[in-house]
Amino acid sequence: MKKKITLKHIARELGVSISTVSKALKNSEEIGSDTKEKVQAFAKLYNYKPNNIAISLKNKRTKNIGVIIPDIVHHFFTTVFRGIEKYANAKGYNVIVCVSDESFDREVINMELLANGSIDGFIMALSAGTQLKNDYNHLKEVTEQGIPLVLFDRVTEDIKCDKVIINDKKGAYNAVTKFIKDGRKRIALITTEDYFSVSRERAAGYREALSDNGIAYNEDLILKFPSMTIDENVIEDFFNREKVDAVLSVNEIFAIHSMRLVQSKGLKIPEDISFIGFTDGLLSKYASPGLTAVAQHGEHMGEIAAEMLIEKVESELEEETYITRVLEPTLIERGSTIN
Amino acid sequence: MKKKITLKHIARELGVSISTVSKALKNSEEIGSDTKEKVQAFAKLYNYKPNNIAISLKNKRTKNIGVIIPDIVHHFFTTVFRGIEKYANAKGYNVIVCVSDESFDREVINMELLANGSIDGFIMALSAGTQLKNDYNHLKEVTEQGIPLVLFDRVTEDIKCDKVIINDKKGAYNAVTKFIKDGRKRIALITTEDYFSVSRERAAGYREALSDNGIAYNEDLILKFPSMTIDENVIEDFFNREKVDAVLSVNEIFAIHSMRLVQSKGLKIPEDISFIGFTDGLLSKYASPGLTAVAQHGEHMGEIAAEMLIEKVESELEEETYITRVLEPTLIERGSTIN
DNA sequence: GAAAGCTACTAAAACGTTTTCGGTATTATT
DNA sequence: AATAATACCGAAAACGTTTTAGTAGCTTTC
Repeated sequence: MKKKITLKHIARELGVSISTVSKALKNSEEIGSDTKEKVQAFAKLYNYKPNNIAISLKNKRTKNIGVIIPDIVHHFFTTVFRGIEKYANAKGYNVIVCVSDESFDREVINMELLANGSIDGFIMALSAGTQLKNDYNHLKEVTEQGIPLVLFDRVTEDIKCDKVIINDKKGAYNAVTKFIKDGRKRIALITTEDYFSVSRERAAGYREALSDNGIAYNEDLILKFPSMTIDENVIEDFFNREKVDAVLSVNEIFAIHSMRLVQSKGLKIPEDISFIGFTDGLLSKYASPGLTAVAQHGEHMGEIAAEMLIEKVESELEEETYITRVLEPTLIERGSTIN
Repeated sequence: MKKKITLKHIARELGVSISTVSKALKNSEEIGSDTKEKVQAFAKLYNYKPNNIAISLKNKRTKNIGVIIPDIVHHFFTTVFRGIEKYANAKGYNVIVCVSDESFDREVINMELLANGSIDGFIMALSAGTQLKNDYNHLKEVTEQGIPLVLFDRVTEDIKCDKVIINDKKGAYNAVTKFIKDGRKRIALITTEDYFSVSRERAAGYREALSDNGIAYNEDLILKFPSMTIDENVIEDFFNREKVDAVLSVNEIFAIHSMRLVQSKGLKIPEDISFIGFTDGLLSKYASPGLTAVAQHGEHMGEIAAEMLIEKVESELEEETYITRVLEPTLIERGSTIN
């Protein structure tokens, strides 16, 4: 087993000082050309690579960024992550991922763990637990220490930091408007409880589109699930009870379940009932018929988040200006809607 | 902005030495109880947390593990990752993820970057590019430096290290056996080129099951795609050309595409043609009909990989014994097969 | 009353870098 | 020949810890 070689080894072996070796490897003008050659040749021969940890300690910069997301087995988050990773890697940064599993406690623990020198900045989406608890002290502590933070998708007004979100309200508005143009009257909304910032925004867009088109808001057409997991019976009851000709769902899973259910009841999609779902993921693409979807452009969102973070990390001056980038959603039309 | 406090700050503030502070915080017997109380109170007040980087440098242990996977927007890899992250986190380790994007070069670059002190060990699945090139020198270098390595799913015989895979051959064997029991005669295999270790194994299981049941192997029933992306026309040609009553696919995407195609040609699933796909992901679950799938138990695989790695990382002695854990696949029956 | 034994602390090295500040030859300038 | 300039190199500090090896001052012991 050949252990990693250090500057000290090279110095001892070549009979020079550590500083000489360090400078020689950086091609410093201070070092004579023959010494430089000798050192560089030796270093190449033994495949010397500087120790990242030592450099991090010296520079107080790790070149790591911490990403905390609620779930990794989730198409949208992985696309965001891909964007982050791609941009960060191109800039020479590594990405440490922690999964909060939608839990407040795990979010706090992971943040505190990483905040003690392991990373130069955070990119994160709030866990369900955190949004429910409405407690953001762990974020506040981190920002007060001067560690840059970028929130994406699931954000909060309570923390001053850079943010990147999509215009969820507009996404819902556009979807509902499309339904109405297609002549739909009884448009349902399948969503989660309101503590998710995104669900609130989408519900607002839904209401506004109805109102702008002179359709009365009808509480009976709103189906709320308390969490991400769904109860088949609740869906069935809902569709047995309410006559619905269009459905906007805040995620794919709810939409797909509903589509299968109404199909099993003999309804035709999109003739009898149309569907649009948020998050243009695999399921939307491969459902039959394909699910018209509000694309959230996760990868782009990730790139922007990484760009904003690295910008802050590398800027010397600590400005107190924070911006929120709002990305425009796109409606991807498929077979679940008319045309 | 309150900067992180260090031992030195505490020492200076309290008029004691750094070593005293360090020991006091560890409740060492060497330190008088009044001094300990004083130090601990001060540390708690200012929320002192030791700097991870400094500890890493001292201990030559980072408590980070590096995970390199070909793709992150991929259900199977994310389930494995979830298993890794869960186990590692419980053991106090963080996970640094790099995505090779199926490229040999990026796999090499990422490994070299992380190998210089950033991590205590690697968990990885080989990229397509690496398997195609059949060049594993980057892995060899890492293991020769004594950095533990665990390969999962996409492995190679050429590297001596711990591995965890599922019994792909058996998974295919079981699937084909089920087809045959259901009376299927013309069983197709949709796969990728042979340089993927998993594809080879699955093809072997396919052949063996046919042979064990007295069905001749027919090259015409094998459809090979050069990469993960598919060409609709090729699929269409294939099903126009060959009369097929069952299809085993090495992944979900190929299976779903094929199912939609044969459905559009008016065939009934599973009456006219049955489907089984590898990797029991979201698509299998939500396809209509549901796709019978060979479950690969990704999360469990990830946990085992992390367990094996951390075991090696924390063991003092450097044994040269490497084991390969082989997980048993499970057939998840859904509507795409009879019963 | 000197040796031994405690108690409670500190100095310093070590991990592997980078960088500042000097220092010593050697060469150039007057 | 004395001084200045230059080329080349090394010592040491610093990043924040942990740990070994002391050490000072006190009490105990016979």
